[in-house]
Amino acid sequence: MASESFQDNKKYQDLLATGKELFFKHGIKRITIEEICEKAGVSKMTFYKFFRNKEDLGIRILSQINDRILAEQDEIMTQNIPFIDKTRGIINHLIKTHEELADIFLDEMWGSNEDFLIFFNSLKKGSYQMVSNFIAQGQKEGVIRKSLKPEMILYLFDVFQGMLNSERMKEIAPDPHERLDSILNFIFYGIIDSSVKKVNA
Amino acid sequence: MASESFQDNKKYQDLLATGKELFFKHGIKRITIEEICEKAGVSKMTFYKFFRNKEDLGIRILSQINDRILAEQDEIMTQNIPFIDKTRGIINHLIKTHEELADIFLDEMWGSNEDFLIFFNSLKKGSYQMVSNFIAQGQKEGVIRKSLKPEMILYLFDVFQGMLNSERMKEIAPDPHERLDSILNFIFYGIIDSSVKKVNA
DNA sequence: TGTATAATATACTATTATCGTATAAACTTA
DNA sequence: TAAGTTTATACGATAATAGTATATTATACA
Repeated sequence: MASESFQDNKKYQDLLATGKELFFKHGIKRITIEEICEKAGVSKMTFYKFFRNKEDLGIRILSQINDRILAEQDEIMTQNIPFIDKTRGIINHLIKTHEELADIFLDEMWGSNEDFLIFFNSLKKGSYQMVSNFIAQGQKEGVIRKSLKPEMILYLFDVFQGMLNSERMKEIAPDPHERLDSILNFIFYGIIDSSVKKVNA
Repeated sequence: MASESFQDNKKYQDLLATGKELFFKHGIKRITIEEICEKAGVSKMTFYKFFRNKEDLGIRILSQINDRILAEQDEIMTQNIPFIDKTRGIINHLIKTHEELADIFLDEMWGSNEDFLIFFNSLKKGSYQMVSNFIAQGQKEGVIRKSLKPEMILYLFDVFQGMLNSERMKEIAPDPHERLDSILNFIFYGIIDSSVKKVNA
């Protein structure tokens, strides 16, 4: 009756871990399914029992990472500390976690496969919800500008996501980490109400 | 009349540099010729003007590296310093230079392609000559055991080369660098006449 | 132990990727 | 302009990979 209970299957997890390792190292397109199976010590048939194809595995890997990151962010956001400290915590966490996503993994997914695009859109919704709550709380506490409309957030997300790997942005900052950092720093530090600094200073 | 004068051709060097970069990162088998051409900004036809195929490029890259390493080693060996210091210099240099050769680059060449095997044998001869001279000089200076016969050297080289990526050795030291280091350290420190230490101490 | 279930190795076809070459257009350079 | 290069494009041949079917082996369980 319990239909999807292979989450805790060892071979499933082995394939997930091996796939993650290889994808992060070389990017999805360079890795073959047989290579993953061989390294994970799992037969190809078992692979297809768990995953539809290579992209499916990629999405599950991303999904797992996303879940973990969201949980960690949630933990930071629900701490009982001043909002400005929470913001710093969030920024640090975002930078740290995104460094984890190897450049090539990001680059090679972007734009190549349609499934990934669809998946990223769903991830975006989750992030939107989270940041939306974060902004609302910040506005309530008077740390974030009240004039920033919630509807603006999704649009900002789209814009920044487009910025991240645009040719123009790549010229400005060839290093993907630098790109991400500068955008994240802008998003968070750029929207902080300067009157807070006065209060603190 | 000067038949092979493309050594200083810019596109030739670009292909060499790009090939080196990509091969070191992902290994030869993961990289396509078109990928190299695209990244180097050179057309495929031009590639085939310079190189017979991917393996040919690989060999030229290795050859270039080998030449540089041999030259550097020769420079160390011809310095006017005590032989024991020279030995340390050689060891440091060997370790440093071999770290440069990415694990995967070594791994994926080994055993896969026949051309590489032939090429490695020719490299071995060069190394043999160099180390042979080194040993002879060391014996003359009384730093290296005189009982070590020159004929032994080539055999040792073969044995250690076989050791390097053997399954047994991989179990002992999964990290290729560690394998190389331990073998190199053994070769050099293991053959040093202990009486020298007494003299210095 | 015998039976049911699951995993694997193997073989196989269809599809896709890559190689290496041919050709004409575009670009250099004298 | 003219001659030699480089490139873009297309192409067939070949090799790699995906995904599936089947028979065999291993595992669990009663």
